[in-house]
Amino acid sequence: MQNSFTEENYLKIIHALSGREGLEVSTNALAESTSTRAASVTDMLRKLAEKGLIHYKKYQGVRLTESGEKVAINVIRKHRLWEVFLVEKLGFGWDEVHDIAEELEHIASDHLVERLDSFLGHPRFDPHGDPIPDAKGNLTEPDYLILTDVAIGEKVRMMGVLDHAPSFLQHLDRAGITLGCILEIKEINEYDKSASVQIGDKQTLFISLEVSKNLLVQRR
Amino acid sequence: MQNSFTEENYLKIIHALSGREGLEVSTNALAESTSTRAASVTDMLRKLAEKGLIHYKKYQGVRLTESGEKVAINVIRKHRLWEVFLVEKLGFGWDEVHDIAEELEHIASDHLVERLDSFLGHPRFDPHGDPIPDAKGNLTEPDYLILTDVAIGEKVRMMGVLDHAPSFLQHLDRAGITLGCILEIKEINEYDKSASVQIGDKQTLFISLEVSKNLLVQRR
DNA sequence: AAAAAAATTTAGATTAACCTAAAAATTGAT
DNA sequence: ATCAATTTTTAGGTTAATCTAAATTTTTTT
Repeated sequence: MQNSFTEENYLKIIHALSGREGLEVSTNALAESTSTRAASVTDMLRKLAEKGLIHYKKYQGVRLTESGEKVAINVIRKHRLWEVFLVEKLGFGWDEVHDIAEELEHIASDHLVERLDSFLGHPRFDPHGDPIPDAKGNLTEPDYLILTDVAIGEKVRMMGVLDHAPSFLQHLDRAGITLGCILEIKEINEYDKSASVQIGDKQTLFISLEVSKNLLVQRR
Repeated sequence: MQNSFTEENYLKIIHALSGREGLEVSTNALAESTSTRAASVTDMLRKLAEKGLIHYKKYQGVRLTESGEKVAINVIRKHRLWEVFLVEKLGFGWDEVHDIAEELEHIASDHLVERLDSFLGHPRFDPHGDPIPDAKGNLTEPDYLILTDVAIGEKVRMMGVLDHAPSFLQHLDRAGITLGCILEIKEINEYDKSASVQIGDKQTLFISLEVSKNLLVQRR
């Protein structure tokens, strides 16, 4: 039988919360992420466990099984491909596509996903720099640095974001920080821990610690 | 509040069954079209009536209100635009797109629909020849002829189909009958009421009455 | 290691969308 | 115009996904 929209969302969120190490995810963390109550999560976990999609023992937290992982990664693949479509083909901003992709990611047809992937030219990354799993379900997270870990004087390339909130992405737009642009840390300001950063070959701006913590970059 | 997936489907089906004249639709007809039982339909009709989407009096059948009509036409607009996308951009056959579009038609964003419409170049018709309502909700059904109403010797242009079943569409593919092609009725065969029809400037084939009844054409 | 705090599960309800069976209303045939 | 057939509605249930409140288990603190 098919997985429901709701089941797919739980699997996707368990995947996100368990990280690359596949750590156990707690009931409360899931309740928070799904905007439901812990009791509702427990119900759903029993159901997902019965379907063989998660490993679950009472009070012990939860991990995806191989089959659950497969489902989760397929949902992520669809989400990210649709985001590329919305930005590259329909001209949406990177701050506008998340909610729409949350709906599109549950469209079922495999045939559709593969044709969409070809149409988009087999993109490797979505508009936020997140990697797109391939058709076989391989998802390799590139190991980017967080901007706070970059030393003064270093030049790095902007590769992605940790926070996907529209307000954060719009803030980056206003600062002229886009995927692929070069950032050079000029100094760290003692007063508020903000960084003075030169963006491309344009002006140098103060970047708050809050923002730096959410920027993924790569040395070059 | 928002209309559910299910509510949208009821409205779409009521629209289809009530025809251009906006005739009353019966509970049984809806049960048939939604693959549910009459009792379930009654429940849903009460709900839709409470939301002001349909005119409903017990035992009297049902009609869309203006607001229900608006919702129905928007769903139809989305369905048909997505079908154009699937055929024109992703390379699906016209026989493959219906079920996928049944899912895509419920994606909510108005912004998305308008951008999709632009991206596709504001198409007027979907891949089956059905007209696409405009952004304001205007839907004008062209008055095509059915092939059975065409006289011997006449040349007509193929403009659409009444049956959208994949098997029917595949049959047309095998016969070389595509949207826009020219058909000339050579004769009506007494034995089985089939028509001998020349397709474009290619060969003449027997077209069964069953098929002719489902072909929409236009004199030229 | 016992008590307090926090997290999780169980118990019992609710809502949307469906169901079957029975009752009521409408339609149609004589 | 009445009675039978058909259609529709009502009554009472079910399932998926949620909820609150209470009970239980685990974790943390002292």
